[in-house]
Amino acid sequence: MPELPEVENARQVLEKALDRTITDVDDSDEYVCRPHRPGEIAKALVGGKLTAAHRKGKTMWCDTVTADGAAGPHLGVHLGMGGRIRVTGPRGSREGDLAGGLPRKENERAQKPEWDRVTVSFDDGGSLRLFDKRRLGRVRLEPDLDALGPDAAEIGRDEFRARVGRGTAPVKARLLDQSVLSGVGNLLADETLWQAKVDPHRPAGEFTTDELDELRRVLRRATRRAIEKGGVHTGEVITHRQRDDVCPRCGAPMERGTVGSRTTWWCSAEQA
DNA sequence: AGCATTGTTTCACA
DNA sequence: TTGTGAAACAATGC
Repeated sequence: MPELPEVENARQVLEKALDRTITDVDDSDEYVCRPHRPGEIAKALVGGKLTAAHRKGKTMWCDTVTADGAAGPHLGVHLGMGGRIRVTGPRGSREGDLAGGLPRKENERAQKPEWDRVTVSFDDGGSLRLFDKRRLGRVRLEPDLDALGPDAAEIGRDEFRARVGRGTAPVKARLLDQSVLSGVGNLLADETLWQAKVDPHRPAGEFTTDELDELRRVLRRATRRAIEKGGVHTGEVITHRQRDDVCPRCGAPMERGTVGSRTTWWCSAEQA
């Protein structure tokens, strides 16, 4: 689930974990916490507090302070392919849950404790957890934000033109490149290109300035809507990504292929 | 059994 | 050196 909209919702959940004293951190999963050694993150955080939750693209991070009030390290959190943030309040009451916009039914079932990959415990009895079946999520100190392009929800017109509108790669691959702009994932890319009636295979460098401006407008609208509705899976075309389905707008068959190394669906008529 | 998966990193190649 | 594409990564679900 986690693309920019899900991550923004997760970031808001993360805010419920701010300003609470950290008593313990379980960072024993060496893959999720790479390149740190077990205990390293704990040592940096215990006694301190998280003080702010930020996001750029699909990466989140928290500012921290140490026990004596000095600035602490940044704590980076990435949800990977399927991670979610869970925050419980005092006595473990549910406070913030599973940003990601899955149906409630999905949230309620199958939450094995071993799928909590990292746990930050607070002195009030509550906790912050990275819940991730697939283990591709990541928690680390001092995440590298410079490798990320501007956030897809914030990028300005001129910057979008300059960064996206170049190269011979298919425009979809360009949108997915996190160093070009950050936050767009496979589903948001398909949704955006479908809404803009753009063929995902078209080389990004061939786009006119007007086309790039329109693409940016559609991307921002689709992103905003997805945040409001709770996730990219609420997109108009996403539910039509299956065999023998048709375009919900014109009725032509939906087509499937691989673009940018990812499974891609597009309308055979409007995006040809 | 085999294939696909809403992400990122790494590697091969032009 | 830069741009591009595909495999590897971990684990689950259909």
